[in-house]
Amino acid sequence: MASSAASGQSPRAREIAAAALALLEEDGPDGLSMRRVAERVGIRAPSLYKHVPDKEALEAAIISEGFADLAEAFEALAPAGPDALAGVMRAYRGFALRRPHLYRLMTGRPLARDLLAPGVEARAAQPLLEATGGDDDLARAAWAFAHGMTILELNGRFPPGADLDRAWRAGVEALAAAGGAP
Amino acid sequence: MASSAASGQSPRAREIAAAALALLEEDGPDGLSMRRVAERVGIRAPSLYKHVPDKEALEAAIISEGFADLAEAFEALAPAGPDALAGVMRAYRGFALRRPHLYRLMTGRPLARDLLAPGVEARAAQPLLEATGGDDDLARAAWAFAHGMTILELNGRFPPGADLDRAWRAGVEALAAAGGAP
DNA sequence: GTCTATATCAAGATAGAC
DNA sequence: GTCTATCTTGATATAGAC
Repeated sequence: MASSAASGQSPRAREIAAAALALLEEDGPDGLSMRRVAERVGIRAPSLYKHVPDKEALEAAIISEGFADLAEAFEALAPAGPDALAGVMRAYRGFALRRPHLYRLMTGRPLARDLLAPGVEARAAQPLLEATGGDDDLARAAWAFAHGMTILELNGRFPPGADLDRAWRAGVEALAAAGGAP
Repeated sequence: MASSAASGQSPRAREIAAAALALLEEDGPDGLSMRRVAERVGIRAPSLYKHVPDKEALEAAIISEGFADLAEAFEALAPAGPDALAGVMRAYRGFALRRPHLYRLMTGRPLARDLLAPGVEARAAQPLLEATGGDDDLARAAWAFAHGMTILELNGRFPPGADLDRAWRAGVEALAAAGGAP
């Protein structure tokens, strides 16, 4: 868990963002209310507004942290090679399954890019772009595949007996083949 | 819009489900409250519970209708050929973009399969399975890709300048190549 | 089968005192 | 920077009379 996305804030504001992230990950989006964040910090809800403009800004801080952590997960991988795409995809799935509520917050609605820590989205996107040899369209297709697999799994939408490891493999192989033979 | 999924219900219940679907498509999920459904039908909210067990059952009726409509969209396509997968994917995207709120309701959480009209899920899934030559894993990968592209677009998550038509093409070509040369 | 009245709950945010 | 008090809003669902 990096704290690199938390700069430019007062200590109290950082404390509030950390409490909000912890609450989200423990109890899901319904647990992330201003009242409960305040309770965790040890103050009353209205006092939060002296440190954070509103809930949207608080969520943006959490999302920035999520992007930084995802980027770290990617950057911990072996350097690019023929299996780079498979590695990025595996790391992506692992991140989402480990931190499902954070992942949903990061992908479930339009990004408030003006509220994010600068550069954090691009940094997280870079490894996938490299794994497709710089092909924007293929990188987006691969992202869509990874997100689709992930969110359908999180949403409990695959039929009971489905073998998701095999479906992942089928998709990754198809996309990797497309990248390898342009 | 088929009404094939609405059998086994009283006329009043069918009227309620139709009002609920219309409200959802016009105003989104927040518009779909028991109060507003009742208002549209011309009765008070508590009276709904004489016809429908609860909101979940009402949503299941809407979802059944959605599956039937999606199946119809698929079945209107040209019969299977080398471009079958591309056709199914195009129809899928079209359905979701035409009826975004319905699509979200159908994919955004676990299916209450016991409340659905029987057979409706399998019927909608069949054309994609055929387009992958009966390969379950590839069909699931293709569904994940299509859902990922679709929901990321609906969620406004692609960067502003992204050319989504090209990303769709890249993904469909990769998956079709994997299916054609097993 | 419809109604009124009500239970129960919780949310985000502001005003203004200290 | 924190507090109390409060505004405003809205949801699903049940009880019981008619």
